Amino acid sequence: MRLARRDRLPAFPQSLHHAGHAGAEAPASRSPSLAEVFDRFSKTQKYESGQTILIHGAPAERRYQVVSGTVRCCTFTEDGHRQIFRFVRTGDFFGFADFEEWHFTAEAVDEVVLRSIPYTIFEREAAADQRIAREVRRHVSDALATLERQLVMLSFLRAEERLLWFLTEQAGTCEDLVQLPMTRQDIGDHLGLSLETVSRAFSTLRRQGKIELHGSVRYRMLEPEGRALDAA
Amino acid sequence: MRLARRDRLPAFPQSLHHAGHAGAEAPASRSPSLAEVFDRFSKTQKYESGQTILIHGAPAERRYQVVSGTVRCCTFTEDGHRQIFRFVRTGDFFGFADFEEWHFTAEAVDEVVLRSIPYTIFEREAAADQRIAREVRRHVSDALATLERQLVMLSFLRAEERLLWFLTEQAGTCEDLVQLPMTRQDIGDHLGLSLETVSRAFSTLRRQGKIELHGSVRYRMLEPEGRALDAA
DNA sequence: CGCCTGGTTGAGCTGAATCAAGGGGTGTGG
DNA sequence: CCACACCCCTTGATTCAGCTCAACCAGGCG
Repeated sequence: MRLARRDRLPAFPQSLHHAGHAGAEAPASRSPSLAEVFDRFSKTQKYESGQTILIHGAPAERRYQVVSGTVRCCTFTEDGHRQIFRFVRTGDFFGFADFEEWHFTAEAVDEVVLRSIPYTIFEREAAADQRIAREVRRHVSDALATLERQLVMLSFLRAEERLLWFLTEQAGTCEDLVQLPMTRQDIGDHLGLSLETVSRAFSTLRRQGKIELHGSVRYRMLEPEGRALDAA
Repeated sequence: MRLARRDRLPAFPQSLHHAGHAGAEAPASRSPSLAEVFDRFSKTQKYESGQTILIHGAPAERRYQVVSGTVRCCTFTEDGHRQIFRFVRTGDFFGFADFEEWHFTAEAVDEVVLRSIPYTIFEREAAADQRIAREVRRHVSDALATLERQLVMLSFLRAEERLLWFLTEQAGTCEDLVQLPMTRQDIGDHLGLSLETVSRAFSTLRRQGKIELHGSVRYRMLEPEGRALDAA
């Protein structure tokens, strides 16, 4: 069975691709109240590439928003493997689902600026304004749905399909040139593939005309249906 | 590479295996307030084996607790594949994380009795009693953590390890004879394996003396360290 | 009794991991 | 300014775990 090869990619109600993604791209319009709370109470902090932001098991005392850069949320297995659950990008929030301890580790992929607030303030604001509580709940619910999509992806997609799924999610709907801040190893640890397989999948997709590669970090999605992107 | 590369802390807090599992085995002691709300307001309903309880995309209007039997929570891909996220067992709750629509389908594995309450009542009770709100949040947080563990399992474990992980989780800590209500296909769809591989893994584990099989539905975990189970 | 569903087992195939070698860009030291 | 080193990426060869296909078996039921 495995997969009947459709170009379409499987699953989920409205395709596998980005369904919610919380207050991602446009926090100002998507989650006004949440962003407002950050505007008023947050403290800003900067991290160098590779630096640890928060660590699995430590008390979960703050909530975060990415101002710029990319964060990876991951865990490490006993034998040194790493699973990256999510890349958090500019505008995205993280750390809202955790209860008493962090159940993941967050690290800076490139140079990252974050703003954060103590969860106690959040509790207070959420109790005062029902909209904020709803916003948070929706955010957590989206995180769950995203994780479920990733799980389905790991179960049913093969290497090139996984990469295509990832690249599509990174690019969103637009067909602009996208820059990847993370390494092949990072992508592999996200998609459940070895770095070599990721590299091979990049080459295959390029050869198949599904993506356009500029060096190893910049790419553009190409429409599968001859329907071009620029030339009339 | 791949492994090694990390001098820092290993792995999951207490290994991969069961960490939270929400208000599972002992709802009375584990989540008194949550169970209380069910005691007071719930409606009980019965489902035959294979019957659909709730369907992906429908409005999420109720919250559920399993009184008896086993429920599978899953999604279906376009090409007919099924991913089972979770088997919900007696005493467990489900349906708390979803926002406006169900983002999964729930079906009865065997004969199932459920009790459920409208989410509006829950909202009201949670607003009135902070303990209930906390209970729900912890529950959702646990669901997220469980999903993350499953994801890691899918990424790194091989067939027999996956099955062992599953059987251990089903059995809990005790070494009693456990009965499996679900088919090999169900287990495969949960672990990301074909039913044949699941069957083979059962045989292998039995041959390795890690489990004891009675027919195809009953089993007992055996301690790996000669430390026997019954005989003094 | 035969059918049907679910489980087991075997044979062969294949996709991705692993092992291994080589390439390009950037930073550093001679 | 060039040389070397290091990191990341690419590509090739080989191996192997699990999927697929297929046959067979056991129990339940009409």
